[in-house]
Amino acid sequence: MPLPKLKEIEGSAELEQMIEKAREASDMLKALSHESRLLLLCILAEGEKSVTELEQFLGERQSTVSQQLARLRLDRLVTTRRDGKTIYYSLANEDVRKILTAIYDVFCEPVRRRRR
Amino acid sequence: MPLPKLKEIEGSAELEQMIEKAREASDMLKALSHESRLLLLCILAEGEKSVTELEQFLGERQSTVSQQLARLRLDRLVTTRRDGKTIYYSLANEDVRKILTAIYDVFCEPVRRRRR
DNA sequence: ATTACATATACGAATTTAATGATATAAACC
DNA sequence: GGTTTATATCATTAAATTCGTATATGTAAT
Repeated sequence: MPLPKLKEIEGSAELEQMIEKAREASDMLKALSHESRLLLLCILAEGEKSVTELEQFLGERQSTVSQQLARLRLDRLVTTRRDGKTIYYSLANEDVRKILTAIYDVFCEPVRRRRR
Repeated sequence: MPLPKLKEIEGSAELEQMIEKAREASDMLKALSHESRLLLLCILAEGEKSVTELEQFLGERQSTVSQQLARLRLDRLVTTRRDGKTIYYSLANEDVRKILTAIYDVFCEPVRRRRR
C-alpha cells in the first residue's frame, strides 16, 4: 500500500483499506500508549520474564500488572508460557519489536548519544 | 540509554530516567493511537495540507477534525502555517516521521508485498 | 485434602477521552 | 461596515479507560 495521493484516493477501495489499516494500527498503539504497559514491553524486549519479576520491576500491585498484561495479550503483543506455577511473558512477534525499536530510537537513543 | 538488565536497574537513577522516557513516549503514542488522528498524520506524511483538505479526506465534521488537529498540535506532532484564511498543517519533525514509517512498515507494507 | 503460591478475573468508582452543536475569531471581499 | 469563508474553541454528554478491592483459578507441597 503506497501512500496514495489525495486526488487518487477519495472514495476508492484503497481508502477503505487504508482506513482498515489505520484502525488495526491504532488498536495496537492504544495498547502501547500507557506508561506501564510500554515499560513492560521494554523489559520484555530484553527477554522473557515472569509476572512476579515484572511486578517487582514496576512496583505496582499484582492485579494491576496482571490486568495490563491481559490487555497486551488480548491485543496480541505478548505471548505466554507456563512452567509450574510461573507464567513467563515475552514479545509476541517481530512486528512488536519493530515498533518498540522505533520508539526506543526516538526517545531513548538521544540520551545515550548525548544529543538533544 | 541502553536497555539495562533487570538486576542492574532496580531503584537506580537509570530506572527513573527510563520511566520518564516511557511517560514521554506514551504521551506521544496516545496522540497517535486514534484512527482518525493516525490517518491525518499519514496524509500529512505526503506533504502539507489545509484543514479543509483534511476534513474532506476524513469525511468528518469540521469541529471534530479541528479538535483532533488541536490535540496533535498540543503534543507537538504537527506544525502550522497560515496563508490568508487558510491554515496548512504538516508533520512537526523527523521523529514523528520515524514512528509513522515504522507503523507503516508493519501495517501497510505487507499488503503491497502480497504477504500476510 | 488442605494450604500456599502465582496469576487471573469481576466489579465498581473515578477519571479521561471523543463527538456534537453552538459560538468565536480572523482574514478576505463587497 | 456587513457578509462570507476558514478555522478554532467551548460546553455538554456519551463512552472508554484505569485502578482498586475482592475473589477465583491452577499448580505444587505437605
